[in-house]
Amino acid sequence: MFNKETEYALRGLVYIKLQNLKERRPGTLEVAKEIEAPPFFTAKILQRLVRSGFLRSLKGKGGGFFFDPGKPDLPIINLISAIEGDRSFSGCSFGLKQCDSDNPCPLHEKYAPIKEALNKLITEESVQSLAEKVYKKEFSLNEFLK
Amino acid sequence: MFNKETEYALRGLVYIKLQNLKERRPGTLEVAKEIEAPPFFTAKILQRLVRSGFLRSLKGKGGGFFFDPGKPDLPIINLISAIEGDRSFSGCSFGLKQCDSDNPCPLHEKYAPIKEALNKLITEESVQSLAEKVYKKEFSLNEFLK
DNA sequence: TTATTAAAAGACAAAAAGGTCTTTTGGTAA
DNA sequence: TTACCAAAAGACCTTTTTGTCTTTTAATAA
Repeated sequence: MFNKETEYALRGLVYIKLQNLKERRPGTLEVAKEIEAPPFFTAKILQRLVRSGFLRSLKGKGGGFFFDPGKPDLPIINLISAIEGDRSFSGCSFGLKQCDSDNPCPLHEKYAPIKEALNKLITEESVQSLAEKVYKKEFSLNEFLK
Repeated sequence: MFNKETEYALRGLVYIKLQNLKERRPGTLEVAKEIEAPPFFTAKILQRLVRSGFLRSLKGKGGGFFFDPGKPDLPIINLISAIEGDRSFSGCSFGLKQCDSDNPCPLHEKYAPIKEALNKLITEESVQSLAEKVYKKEFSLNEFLK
């Protein structure tokens, strides 16, 4: 579905938001461990997210990552396109540059509604909405915790 | 959606089947040109498909690629898993190894039906069914032809 | 049986994705 | 103001994906 970087970013951000809800600011090692991602790679990804403005951080003792409380929710479609570019769910499954109802590839008819559902999903869900679900113990972030 | 190799394989096979319907056996250069894929890469991919048993070929004058008329249709799910492995649409969008209705990731509820639709699509459609659609001029294989 | 044609095989290489590690910078607290 | 802590920066590396090219093998037709 997503590439590794997007996947770690998504899990990482949801974990950070979840901890923020508990008044905590986790650091790279904690995040990496909890989302089961490579520590150095996780650090690099979180750095990029800070630079992109999706996330904030504090250095030094008691430092860590957190979301700016003043900012609106972050729909995961924005995260995905920041990391993977816009190509994600906009393209033709057959690889045609021009594929629409006027000039459809042979998969278009059946794939179009699926693509639409996918786009709806990633537009409606945000890092915050996902974190809320985990917070309410309805959903899980890793293999072990529920 | 798919990686490049799968994409070229899919377009290439549909093109070959389409030509077979017209009593023709295209070669690598023709296939590559028509599906707008890199010629050498296309050749290598077609070779692999022959070795996998999905396709047949003849060397020499009048040679080219063709489907064994005695063989059943090739569902594209088989093609995809032969090239990309089984991971394709079976996995969790969040990347959890264990993600199901008992232990769902926060995207599971909304993603599960989409995944199911995707699997239905690639199970029901075959190289042959797609070629038929193009043959009937209902659908297009490249940017130019209709 | 030779020339020609076209696929098969496999080495090679560029680019992208995924990942590691060291050094530097900027905070915090004693 | 020193010691320490944790993120920032960026060099470096590995693997996978994508792609190129040359040589060999097999089939056909004249």
